[in-house]
Amino acid sequence: MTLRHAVLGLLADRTASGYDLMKVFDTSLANVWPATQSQVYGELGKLAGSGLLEVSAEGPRGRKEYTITQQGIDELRSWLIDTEPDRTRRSETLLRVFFLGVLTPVESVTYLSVEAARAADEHTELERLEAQVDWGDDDLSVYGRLALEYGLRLTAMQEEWASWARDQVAGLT
Amino acid sequence: MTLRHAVLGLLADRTASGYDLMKVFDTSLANVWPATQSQVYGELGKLAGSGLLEVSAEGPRGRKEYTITQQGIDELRSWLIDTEPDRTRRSETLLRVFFLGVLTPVESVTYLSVEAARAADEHTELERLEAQVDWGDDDLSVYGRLALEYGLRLTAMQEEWASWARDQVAGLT
DNA sequence: AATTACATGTAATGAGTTACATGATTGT
DNA sequence: ACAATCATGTAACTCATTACATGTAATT
Repeated sequence: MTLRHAVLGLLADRTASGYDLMKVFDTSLANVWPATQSQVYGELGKLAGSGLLEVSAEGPRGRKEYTITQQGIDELRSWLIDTEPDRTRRSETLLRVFFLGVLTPVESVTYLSVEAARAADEHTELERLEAQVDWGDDDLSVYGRLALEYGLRLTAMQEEWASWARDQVAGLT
Repeated sequence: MTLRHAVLGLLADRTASGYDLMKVFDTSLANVWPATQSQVYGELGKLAGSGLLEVSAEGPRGRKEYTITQQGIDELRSWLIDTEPDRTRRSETLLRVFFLGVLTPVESVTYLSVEAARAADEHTELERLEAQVDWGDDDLSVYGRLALEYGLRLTAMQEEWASWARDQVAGLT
């Protein structure tokens, strides 16, 4: 039930088409709540069908612009205030750490080195993004920056942890 | 395709039944790769059917003990060495941050305070776990500790970030 | 004229959750 | 006798991914 609220949240900020929303899912939300085109178009149809959105304009090439209704805003607020986020996490990267015993020490050290490098790369990429984006003072910019800061802290932590873990494993030999 | 390898990884350490594996999925792996009973039993059946596992003993109450085969070990090693982990992340907690603009500043501050407290609680819980568990020197203990350290660093980071973000939002008024 | 960007949709498959269904063994 | 634990399995449903299918409008 989260994609549903992601769509409502984006349309609470501004009216948009499925095509417009996909650009946001592929950029700002790519590391937070990825979604595919088929998911988004399907969800827009369902939300419009149940009155949380309405088609406020139709443009060239079959374009449909969706606007959130009062019912949609109520649903979004109630989701934010009355429900707890699902905090289930899956990390394939970390799962693999459990099984490093089946590899040789050299192979394990390589695995952790690659993870450290990947975290460092991602961190650099986020710094680049932060410098490059033209941050406005609209809601999505203000709160999007808080989310970006989370990404910066996360990738920094991951790099430090992976380097530490690599040294731990290297020390076992 | 990851649950499959989680099962193989656990059975590479020791022979076990589905029931035994569920205890691990509900404890050590609960925050890394959660799985339900119906998933695990299903996967064991498929893996035995394709020769990566075999039923090495049958016990009371229909208990079946599974042992990994050489083919299973090969598959596990090839997964670890030749394939990249899927790093797709979804965070409902962070998604909500994007939409805090629809709440009042007070409501947003509350949301971030709750997140900070939750991260602090989880951190404390992990510290308790670290002290309590009888860490052996088997592979799963050694590498499980590295994963636990990741959890400690993650929850510490989350608490700091949420407190920082709360202060940022409080400063907007 | 050709390419790129715009724009929406369906179908098949796989992964994960929840609920149901059933029963045997052990310990008190 | 009762309760707790052990033990496996199926069915229905939802969510997410990948691939397919189709066509229009704007730019170079």
